[in-house]
Amino acid sequence: MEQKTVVKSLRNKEKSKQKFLNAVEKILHTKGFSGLKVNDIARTAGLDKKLIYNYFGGKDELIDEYIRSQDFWSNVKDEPGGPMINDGGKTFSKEMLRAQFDHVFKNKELQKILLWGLIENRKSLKKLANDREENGALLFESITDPHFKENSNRYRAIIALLISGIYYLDIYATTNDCTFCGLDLKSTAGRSEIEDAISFLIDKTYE
Amino acid sequence: MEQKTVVKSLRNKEKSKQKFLNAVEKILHTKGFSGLKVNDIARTAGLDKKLIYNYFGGKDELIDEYIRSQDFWSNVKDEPGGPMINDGGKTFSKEMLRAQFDHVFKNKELQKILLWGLIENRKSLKKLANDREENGALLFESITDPHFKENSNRYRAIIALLISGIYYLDIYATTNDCTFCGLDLKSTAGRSEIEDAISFLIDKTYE
DNA sequence: ACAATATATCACCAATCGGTGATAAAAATA
DNA sequence: TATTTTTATCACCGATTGGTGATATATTGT
Repeated sequence: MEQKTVVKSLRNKEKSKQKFLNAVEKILHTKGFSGLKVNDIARTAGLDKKLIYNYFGGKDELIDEYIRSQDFWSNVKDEPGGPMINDGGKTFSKEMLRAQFDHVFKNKELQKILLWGLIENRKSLKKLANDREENGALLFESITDPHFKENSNRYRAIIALLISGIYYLDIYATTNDCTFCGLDLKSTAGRSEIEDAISFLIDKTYE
Repeated sequence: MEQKTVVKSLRNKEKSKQKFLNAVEKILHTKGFSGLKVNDIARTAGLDKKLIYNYFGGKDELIDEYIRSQDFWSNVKDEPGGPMINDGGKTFSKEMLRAQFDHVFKNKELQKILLWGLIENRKSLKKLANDREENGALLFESITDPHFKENSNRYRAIIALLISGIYYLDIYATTNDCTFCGLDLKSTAGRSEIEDAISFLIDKTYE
């Protein structure tokens, strides 16, 4: 009647820690970061809040560990996949921006994290921003800077505008249901309009 | 020894209401909207919190009235001023975007309000968004739509990307001190890089 | 001077916040 | 089986939250 090896003990520290991390994600998704209260997290995890202090040290450390546990950019990083075309990063940039526009729209937790980075100055959020920066630096320094030479900063500014525009529009579309510049950012029509504009602007930049 | 007409009574309802509205602004500026607690607002105003309920009906109504009392876009609206050049709105667009980039950067309360609109779905915040939409519709329908004709939606999408990018970058620059795409958005050099990029993209769009 | 009214304060409420010491219960070790 | 250690719960704390009824004080009208 008894299981042998697969049996997991009812009291398991690692499993409980994971429950707390899952609770953070769930609350972040449903209520946003302002809803991340110790009592709520514990209730959502189905465990006593004391364990948060025992296992993580406190609420802040738990949240930090959650953020660290998420590799929000991994899905975007290895998206291009295809062979690197020697066009100064034009194809790569377009595909990267399109992937971001899609990825951020679908990933509501990432939206909350991005928003969080605009409000608080949490250390673990800095790490995410640095990830993005370092990842971008790779693209800039190795591909686009050599291509645009003295205009390399111009290109960086354009990408900065497009990336941040993508962030804002995706978040805006999630929390608001009204239009932006007359475009419905939730409809496929509105979204492909944005995608076309991105593609258009990159094309023009490389002219 | 006594003043005659100019003397303001110590107890003045309108003056007290204004004190609360000022307190909301002050807290919004220093702590952001998460710091807008009734107790803090009353303490900042130097009055009893009961008056918030007597005069406004509650915290939410007070905040709504604050938002309504601010015409956040007035400074941007009548900025262009100059004679309307018949270039399909090219000059107008460039100047409008430049003005927004500058205005939002300087107006920290507006930044908090914009952020707020990405988090909550408050009715009074909708009004601000609608203001922006209606104001934009004026530009689109009367100037750029006739100019771009079948590509009018493309133009709207481009403006949407640039406007929202401007919002995001300005807010990002205020709360974070690290770079974005390698650009220091607080320095005049970094900011003029963005401005040049905006101007460049608009030019290319009108080609 | 007196009464009526508008303005503002005070004391208090229940609910919730983050946080902790004592203790129970399960699991591992002997 | 008995003991020790790990895991989890419980009861409680002080501080803060939003909100209100009773009361005091200032202003106005007679």
